[in-house]
Amino acid sequence: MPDKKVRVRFAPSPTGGLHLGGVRTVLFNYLFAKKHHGDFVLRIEDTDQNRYVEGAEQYIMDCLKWCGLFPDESPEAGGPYAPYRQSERKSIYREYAEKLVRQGHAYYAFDTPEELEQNRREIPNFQYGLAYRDGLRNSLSLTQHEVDELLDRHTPHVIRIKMPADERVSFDDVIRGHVSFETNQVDDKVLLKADGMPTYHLAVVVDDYLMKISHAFRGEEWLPSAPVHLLLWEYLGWKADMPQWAHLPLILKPDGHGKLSKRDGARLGFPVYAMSWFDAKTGELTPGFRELGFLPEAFLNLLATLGWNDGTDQELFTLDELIEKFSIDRVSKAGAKFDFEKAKWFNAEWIKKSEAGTLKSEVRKVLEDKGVVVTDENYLNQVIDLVKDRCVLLTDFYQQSAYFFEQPKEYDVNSVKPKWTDAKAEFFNAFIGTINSTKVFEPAALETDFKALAEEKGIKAGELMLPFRIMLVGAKFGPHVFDIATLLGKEETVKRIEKALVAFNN
RNA sequence: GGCCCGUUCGUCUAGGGGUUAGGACGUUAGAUUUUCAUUCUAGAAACAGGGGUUCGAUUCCCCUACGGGCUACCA
Repeated sequence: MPDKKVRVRFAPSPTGGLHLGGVRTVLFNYLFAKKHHGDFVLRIEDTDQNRYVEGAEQYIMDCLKWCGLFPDESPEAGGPYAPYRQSERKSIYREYAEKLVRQGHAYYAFDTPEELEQNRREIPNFQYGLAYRDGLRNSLSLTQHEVDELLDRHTPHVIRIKMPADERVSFDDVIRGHVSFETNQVDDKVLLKADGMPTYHLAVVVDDYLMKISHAFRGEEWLPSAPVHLLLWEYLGWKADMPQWAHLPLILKPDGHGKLSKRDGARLGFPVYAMSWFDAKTGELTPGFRELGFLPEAFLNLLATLGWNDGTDQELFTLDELIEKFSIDRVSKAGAKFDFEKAKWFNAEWIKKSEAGTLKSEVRKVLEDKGVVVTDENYLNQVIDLVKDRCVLLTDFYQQSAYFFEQPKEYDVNSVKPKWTDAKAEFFNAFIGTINSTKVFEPAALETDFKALAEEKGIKAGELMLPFRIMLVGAKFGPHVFDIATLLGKEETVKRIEKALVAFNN
């Protein structure tokens, strides 16, 4: 069997925010493509005009950019199989649907949505298929003359696949192995809608064929309709070119049950979308991982390990490592509950291992969004190095480093005042003198001077550390005090001591 | 209801006919840090149940239970 060039696609509908599971599907497609030196295409499945949302397509592409997952072919980038928007390919699909009708593998159906709804209501387990199609209004039950007349009058109609009787459709899924279905149990899915647009079922087969897709990875929710797709590949005469299928396990709610949804994020307090999504219709803004302070590397890393591992204990992977180590058949079969705690751990790890330089622009944005002005790049780098080990989210950099850029607005006086004495005030007055007269202003020397002076004044150094910290930071957190003081500089340190002294002595 | 898929610590998972069933998150305890976080050490914590097959099943097979998905002119 000749090795086909690897070509995979991510085919989202532009209907709203891009879900975690969607990004994981992109990622697995992307990793597989890059690993096998293949192509990764982005195809927009905008065949449902009712659900189409303005701006959603651009948003999806922005999400991919943020993640660093660039498609080789897309509506934006173009490519040899353009157009990559199904709405722009509308004219292509009808031909194939009609061909199926001529071959007897599909038929026209004239039933109105209301009629079908009524059937579903009144007949238990109703499905448009073997058991009921003869009693419905379609080109199988009507005479040729009746059908022609209906068609001539432009009666709204759809084209449905005619599922064969008593057959078994089976295939080998890369992730779950052998899967099989009884055709009698599958209904006659609509292929072409009354508005002339294809449904997903037709479009995915036609486009995957035309775009020479070699491997089709999608969520497990598609498994039940796989027999329809398989039959279509066969009926259209393309079976030899059919991609290999892999149905990915779903990402589940952390508590309770079911697929993870946007609502769960709001309810449980974590993001579900890659980036914030603003719904113009409802005016609702749904926060995303990016806005919450996740690094794209961490986001990808946590998604990759949700349902996949390389067989070792390694959990932290760069994108390049993932490309190198990824293997679709090591993806697990079972759905995975999303754990936000672990997600945060991944982000903390990535912040810790990232260089200040690569964090800089994001941190600057976080600070500036809060009104903190950053002027000195080098200073910012040093601040980041000093505090990044205590940040879980990028947004934590505000709380952890704002005091390096502006004096504390208030002090945690409750931690100081009860034990504050005139002697301590005197110590700090004297310490200002020490600082001013010191030549080398660096942590170790400063600490030595601090302790020497404390001893001289007969105060335990430990009693003075906390007040000193609160003078500089305003609260009980942060790196070593002497590191903070050193980075703040002589002048600023003195200023802060003086200012705090006023507050403490009051 | 029908069809399909799944089931190892609370969660993500490794493993695989004979193992002290391993790791990670979280959690508990301790050490370090004269703050907080980091870091380090230790601990608790799992093979859904029942039948087979086998000298031996958590691992293979069947059934049950449970969970999930689908059941639209949505994707």
